[in-house]
Amino acid sequence: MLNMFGILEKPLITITNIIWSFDRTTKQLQVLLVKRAQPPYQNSWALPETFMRTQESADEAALRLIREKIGLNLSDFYTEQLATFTNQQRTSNERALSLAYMTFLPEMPALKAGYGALEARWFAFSAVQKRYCLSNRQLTFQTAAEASETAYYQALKQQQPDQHLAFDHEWILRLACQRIKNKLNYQPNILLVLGAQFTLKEARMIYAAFLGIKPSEIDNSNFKKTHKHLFKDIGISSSKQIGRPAKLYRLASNKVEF
Amino acid sequence: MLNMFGILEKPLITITNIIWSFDRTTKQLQVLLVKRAQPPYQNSWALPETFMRTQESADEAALRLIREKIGLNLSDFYTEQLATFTNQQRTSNERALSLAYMTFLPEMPALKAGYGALEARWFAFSAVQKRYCLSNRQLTFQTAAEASETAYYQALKQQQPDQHLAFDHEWILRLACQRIKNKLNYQPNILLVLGAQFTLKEARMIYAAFLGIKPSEIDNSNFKKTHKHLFKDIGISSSKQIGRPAKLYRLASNKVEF
DNA sequence: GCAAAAGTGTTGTCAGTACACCCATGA
DNA sequence: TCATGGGTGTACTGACAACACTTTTGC
Repeated sequence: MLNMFGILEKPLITITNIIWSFDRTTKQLQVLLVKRAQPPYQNSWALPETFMRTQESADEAALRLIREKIGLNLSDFYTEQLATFTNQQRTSNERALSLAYMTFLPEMPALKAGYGALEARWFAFSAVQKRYCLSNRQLTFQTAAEASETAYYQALKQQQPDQHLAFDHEWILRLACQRIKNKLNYQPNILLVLGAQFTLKEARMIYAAFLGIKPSEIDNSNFKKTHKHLFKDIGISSSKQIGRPAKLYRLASNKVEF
Repeated sequence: MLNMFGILEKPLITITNIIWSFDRTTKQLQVLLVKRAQPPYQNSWALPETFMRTQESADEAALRLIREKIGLNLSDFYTEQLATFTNQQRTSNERALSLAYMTFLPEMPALKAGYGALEARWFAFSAVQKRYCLSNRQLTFQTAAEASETAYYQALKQQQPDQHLAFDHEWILRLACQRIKNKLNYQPNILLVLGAQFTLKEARMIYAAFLGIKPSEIDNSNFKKTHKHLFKDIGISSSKQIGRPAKLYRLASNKVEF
């Protein structure tokens, strides 16, 4: 149909999902990365991706991706749209759009590399200077440093493939982190990685990671006062470690006012 | 390529652009709607759309749409991404994604219906109850009433085509209005429709439209104090009407902190 | 001079911060 | 009992809303 000048040749549609979880032993946020089995960017680490199918919406594809990549089959996860990336320079070969989503898992499951991946690993999330950092043993990746889209895609061409994530994934991650940080004080969906219940200390650890400060720099008293409208007290106290046991909270169903 | 089960059959990619402007005579915000010349939804009013071409990014396509639909050829407009709509039920026939953008024109140009449109008109924007309303003479459309996506798309099937905008455009508009409203107090890009310079009264008129109140309900003194960091005073005063001439302002280049 | 519209100033309230203090637990 | 960590309370500060007052224009 009207393909004379390639005008209506359809690009590939990729679903890119940034999957977050929380490691309760090391107390660190985690992001899922996979090592690509096929070109382009074969053997590079990347955000998990899949192609969209015609019978499903992008949200459904993002959920399917989780099932396929990490074999996890919980009833439903919280997934939200991040943005859509369409710059021509984002892929070096065939044109491909990326519809990017974020998923917050309530636990940190063991991973097995699914179709299209040689490996799948959790990478620990941390802030370094004004950027964010994903690391697993000797592997380390950072969110893009450039502030402007054109500058980033310009720099992307000269990049060393093995030092960086595939495609424009460092740019996508940058936007994801910004978005989460901006929403911390009114819709902290990132706390869903803490599962059904969490202590204020755990919440402060996540806030601190995005703010680039130490958890101890967030005053517990003030934090509770300024965020109590976002959390629901579920009375029960856990124990297990030294010190007074903390109360447990869950995210208040934060219906955003329309 | 791997088209066995229609799995990789590629959907159409539509760029939908919500184009805003401001009528300085009636002092009302305007949204551009077109009357569709071709099926589906032939003769229905709709947001202007185009198909994405492989040589361009979605942002470029959104700009091309403006040139083609309204023959306007300013150097560059401010365009921002709204969201991407992928629900299967959003189109009744062939599957199509919509990448939705918003453009804020610094003036309100005369319109001529471009390719694919029988007519193109500016519709005045106003708030009615908890919804928003677009009207031009006897024609009136409203943003979707449903709060949940599934509820909306369920209701969409039973809709009278001639009472409503085409496709899920009333849903898209709803999200657009919400987004603009939420950003009023930290990144009021909507004020770009006021052009290079504006008075505080004009700004208050736009705020009032989204807040569903009268401009007089916004205290000028307080408005100036709480928003002065967003505006830059450009000293000059205009006159032309009764009362003390107002100072002129422009949007401060609001770099968002990263 | 008067009305209209814009700008300035003043006060009270409320939310956020800094910080001191109290409580519950494990070793 | 002490150290550790969580919870509570108080005083200071700064932002915002309500509202009174002043300035500049057209008629």
